Amino acid sequence: MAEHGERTEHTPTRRLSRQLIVDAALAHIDDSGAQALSMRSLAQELGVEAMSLYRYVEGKDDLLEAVVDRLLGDMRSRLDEELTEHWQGFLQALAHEVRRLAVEHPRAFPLVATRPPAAPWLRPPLRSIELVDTFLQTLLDFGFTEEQAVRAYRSFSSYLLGQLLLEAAVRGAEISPAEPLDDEGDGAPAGDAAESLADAPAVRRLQPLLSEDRSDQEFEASLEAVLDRLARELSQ
Amino acid sequence: MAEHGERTEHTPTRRLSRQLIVDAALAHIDDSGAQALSMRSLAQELGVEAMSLYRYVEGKDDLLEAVVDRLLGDMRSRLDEELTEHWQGFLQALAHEVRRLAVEHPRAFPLVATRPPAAPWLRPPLRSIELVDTFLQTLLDFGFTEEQAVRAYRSFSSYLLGQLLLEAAVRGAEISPAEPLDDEGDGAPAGDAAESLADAPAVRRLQPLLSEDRSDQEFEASLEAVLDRLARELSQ
DNA sequence: AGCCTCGGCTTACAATGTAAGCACGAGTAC
DNA sequence: GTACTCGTGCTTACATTGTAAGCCGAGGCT
Repeated sequence: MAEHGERTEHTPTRRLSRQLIVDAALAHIDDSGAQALSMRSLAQELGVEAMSLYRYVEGKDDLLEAVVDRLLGDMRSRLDEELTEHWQGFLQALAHEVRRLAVEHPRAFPLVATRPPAAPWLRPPLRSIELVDTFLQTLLDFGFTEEQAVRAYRSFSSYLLGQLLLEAAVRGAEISPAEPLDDEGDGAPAGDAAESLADAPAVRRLQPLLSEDRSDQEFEASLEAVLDRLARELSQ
Repeated sequence: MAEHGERTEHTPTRRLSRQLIVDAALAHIDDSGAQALSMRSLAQELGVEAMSLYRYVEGKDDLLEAVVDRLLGDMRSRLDEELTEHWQGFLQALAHEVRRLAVEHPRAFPLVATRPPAAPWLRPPLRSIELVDTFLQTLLDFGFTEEQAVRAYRSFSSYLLGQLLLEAAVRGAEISPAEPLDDEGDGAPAGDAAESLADAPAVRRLQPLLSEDRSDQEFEASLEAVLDRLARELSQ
């Protein structure tokens, strides 16, 4: 052995476990991005060698899958607590739960959104079978026909996906690269893509508007639009 | 005339060029997925050594960026030809152009959709500055206020992103893994996630409905909904 | 000629995922 | 007690990746 006994980690838990690994992976992703997650770095963070993780995890894919399952897992339990008397309330609660997830874990959310789902009809970000089952069953209980419930599932999924993936991307990017600093002294505006901004007068003029963060209003407004549309389909 | 590119790697230009590399990369992604693209495999496909690519490409990131630029590039030129007399026509043309892209390149589209954009206000899948400029300028020309144009840009982006990312994922998954075959003899239904399907009666019952492919109708219906919403915002 | 530049090649290295098998400590049976 | 097993983490090893550094030959200039 080359080196001995230097415990950088306080070994918070002597014993390894799948739970522990998945939690550490999520934490790592949260503050370094999914790209930066390697089996070795994760293992080091747990005070352990890389290969030890393979006792609890099939491989990296399995680990990432476990991370997204973990995120969606405690979300469904939270959903059960919120009881409403109309389907709009249910969908609103669901939307806000998923959004909370995206906002709290902007670096991890792309995984939830873009990992190939287990079945082709499992559409991100509602990726777990139980969650989809709850979704469909709830709408059926509220009087949706089967076709209507499935259509609602599709509309709702793509609404959530588009809205939240974009929002997570923005929030994730705000944290990531620590802005290498721009020492450009010329008149080019800040940001990054100053290249062909000269040929894009509309963009340049509207840049302040474009840069505003209206995520909240946008999310609520779109949600309302989706719900309205569903309601219209229901009565028609 | 969309494709029908006759690319025989051996015969044509012995000379390398960025164009050639990017095209080959796109082709490779189209039929093997972005995951399977490595500098070495791409170089081999071009009859060349891996390091030779670096004369024309900064690195893998640059290459991928070039691929998405190439996809969006000829799209804007196509857009210029389609002239309409109302903004709905423009947005419909744009939507269908982007969708064609997603359908023709389902494995490449996730790149367009999820790569971190050059500027935070550049929302996928409308990632190029010129394209966004065209978008905004066109709406302004049609009488949108600046706020309305920007709001439309946001709604439209997230609509396209959600809808097309899901559609591309489905179409991409249909081709990918060549279905390893399941020799499970028990009564569990096919697909893959037969695990907890027993606890999901609604999903099981609706599985045929869920598995139907209604991408076309879904896309058109959602598009109409978005346009209606924009029209309502306009007049209000 | 000599020389220079350019385009592709060779070599090399560090980081990654992971297969195979080792080491050691705690039960448990005798 | 000893021996045997087994779970758990470690060591080693290898193939694959992106890419930095430098080589080398061919064609065009002066």
